[in-house]
Amino acid sequence: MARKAAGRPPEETLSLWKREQALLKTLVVDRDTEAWQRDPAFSGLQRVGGVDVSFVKGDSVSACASLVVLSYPELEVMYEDCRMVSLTAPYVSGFLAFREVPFLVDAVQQLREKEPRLMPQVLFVDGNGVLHHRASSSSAPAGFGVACHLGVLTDLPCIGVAKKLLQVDGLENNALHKEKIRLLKAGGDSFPLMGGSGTVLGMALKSHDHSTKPLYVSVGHKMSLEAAVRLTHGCCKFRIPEPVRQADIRSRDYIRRTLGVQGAPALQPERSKKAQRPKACPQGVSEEPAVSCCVVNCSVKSTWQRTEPTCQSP
DNA sequence: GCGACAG
DNA sequence: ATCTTGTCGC
Repeated sequence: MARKAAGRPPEETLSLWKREQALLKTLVVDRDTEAWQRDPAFSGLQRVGGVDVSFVKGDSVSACASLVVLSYPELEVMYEDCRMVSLTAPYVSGFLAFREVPFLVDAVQQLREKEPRLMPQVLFVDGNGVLHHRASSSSAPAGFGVACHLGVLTDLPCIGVAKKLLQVDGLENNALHKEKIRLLKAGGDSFPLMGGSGTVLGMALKSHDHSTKPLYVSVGHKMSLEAAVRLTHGCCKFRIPEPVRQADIRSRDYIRRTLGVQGAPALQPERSKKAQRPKACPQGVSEEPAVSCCVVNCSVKSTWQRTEPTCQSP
């Protein structure tokens, strides 16, 4: 059952991935493109989405990809899609998108076909946007993280939200940085993250009054940094923006339910869960083995996926 | 050998 | 990412 971790990809693959990032980076739009983004109260914004991928514990291949859509400003779940997937690419810092994004694009595509009226107007992504490694061969001022990648491939406005600072382009989680964090007073307070080139790559945001660790917000696609930070704050009931938090909770829950049948003994006392309310959504179950393989939506198919047919479990 | 390291 | 229950506090 538990499949072993994939090793580090060969340099050739990393080269292709870098080229792909450089190519798609030219398509990123880092300003507001929708009317609601410029409205002080985000009038016109009704649906915010969140995506996440959770893993089966002793297994680096089996995971659950989830997409949720919440109403705004109520932040109540109106759509949930969880699906077990088999990840083929390993996690390599700087190339997170190549591991997770194909399945997230897939989820968005499913929604587009089956419930287009529920399509979110913006997507919160677990990870960075332009706050990312800069391709050394490119003169572009910013990088291309998973939030940009998903934004370009889906053409949806995206916001990158990372829980830790990615130390790139001169950014360091050093004493000075920690002091700036300490000076953030109330929820909504933030300070810019300036890269070595003088470009603001993102913002450290205190997401609510009693949060110690900030969020690292950066532009993914089709939105300004200012609007991204403001909306992120507006979607935080807790430290993590509700769309991403719900996607995380539900994908982990889905894994527990899926594995609970044969994995855990019959002993399963009721735990005091409070955040489990609405659940009237398609979960893509009933008929399929709930496992999709080798879905690639990139213009460049990775060498990794072609040379490592991991689509079959013994 | 040491430090870095989104998820 | 994942390993983990109860407990202290508002």
